[in-house]
Amino acid sequence: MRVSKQKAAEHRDAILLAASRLFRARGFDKVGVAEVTQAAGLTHGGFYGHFASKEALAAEVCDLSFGNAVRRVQASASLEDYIDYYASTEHRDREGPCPMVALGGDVSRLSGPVRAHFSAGVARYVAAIRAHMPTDDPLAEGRASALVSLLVGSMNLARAVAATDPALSENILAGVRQQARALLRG
Amino acid sequence: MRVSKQKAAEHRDAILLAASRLFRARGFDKVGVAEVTQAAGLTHGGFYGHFASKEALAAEVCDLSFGNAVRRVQASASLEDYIDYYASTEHRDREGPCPMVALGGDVSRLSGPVRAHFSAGVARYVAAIRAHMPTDDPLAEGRASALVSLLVGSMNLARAVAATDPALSENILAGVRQQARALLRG
DNA sequence: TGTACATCAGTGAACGCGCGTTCACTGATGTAC
DNA sequence: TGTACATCAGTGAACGCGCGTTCACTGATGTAC
Repeated sequence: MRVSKQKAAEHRDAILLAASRLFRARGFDKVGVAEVTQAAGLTHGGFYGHFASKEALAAEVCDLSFGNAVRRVQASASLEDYIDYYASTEHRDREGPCPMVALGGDVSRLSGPVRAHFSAGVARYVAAIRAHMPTDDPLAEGRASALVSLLVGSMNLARAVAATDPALSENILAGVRQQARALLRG
Repeated sequence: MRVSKQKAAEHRDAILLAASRLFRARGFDKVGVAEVTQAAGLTHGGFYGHFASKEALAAEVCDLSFGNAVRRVQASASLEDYIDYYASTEHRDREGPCPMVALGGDVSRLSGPVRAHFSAGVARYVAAIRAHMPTDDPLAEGRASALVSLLVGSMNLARAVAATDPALSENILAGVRQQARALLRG
């Protein structure tokens, strides 16, 4: 059943969007092509008309979700605001968190192209954080990447322990909100 | 071919050790039971005489590798020393890094028991870091968990981008070494 | 101490399942006249 | 504008592969006498 070019483009977008949500929720390996296409309202056979492989899809998911993450950084009034948004229980309990938390572990085991897209995303993200800092601070570069490390690491740990040790999970987030501010004041 | 009780216990240890190395190097999902037992010099059929399931093995791997990580923290002369050891390119390029970096992403998608062992490991690790801090600092708790988040997050990112953006990877580690010290001085 | 036998650690083939990918086919779309 | 046909987006069955787990079997161990 052939479909209009516009419909086909919409289907491609739907697959990409579903993949972004599912990959970030459950990880690249735990979500199959069939599940992604089904979530987009299609069957799996047509997938390869839109993407060369599952990895090619993963690479585009990196671009898409880092784009969203960077936009959110840019839209924040201040880094303090962003820290409060990021290191919150709401963000922790969201199904599809930021790509660095959701995909960071998987990505170092994926092929070169996916890693390249992921790396580019991290660079853009760190730069967006950096843009919120005073331009005359010689340590701003280090502060920016350290802040990103701090946020990503805390979210990783807070999520890993949330189900079995909620108190520890809260402490981790609270510690980060406090120390992230200290890191900014330097 | 039955084997003496002592030999059997040695085989169990060998499987656990091989699993700890392989799981941390390539992730829980990417290493099969057959590969683990083969690395221990056995065949896969006998595995279930030693462990109830692959997940049960993962739980024991958590205990083992967190035990090693905690011992390393305790053996450090100071937190500064430990930071330099941890946020180094040598540690980044090691095949099997610390369990929080290697397994943190996988663990939040595994079953309850594994997560429980992982959580307990994180708690022990944070406590070991905390033990290096002055007892009269009311912020020490938050500092300790933030330092752990910072170390883990930076290693995650540094590893993910190392292959395709080595300069960014170095910057991340350098930023962390610098800011981790600032976090200690508070 | 020596012998006969039950136990059981380890082997390797097999099962069942899910996954990424391929492919012959269908039928609506878009185009050439 | 209308018609005939080539194109091609999407379908669903199938393939090949790897994995976790099971199981009948083997033969050395450990024990009862």
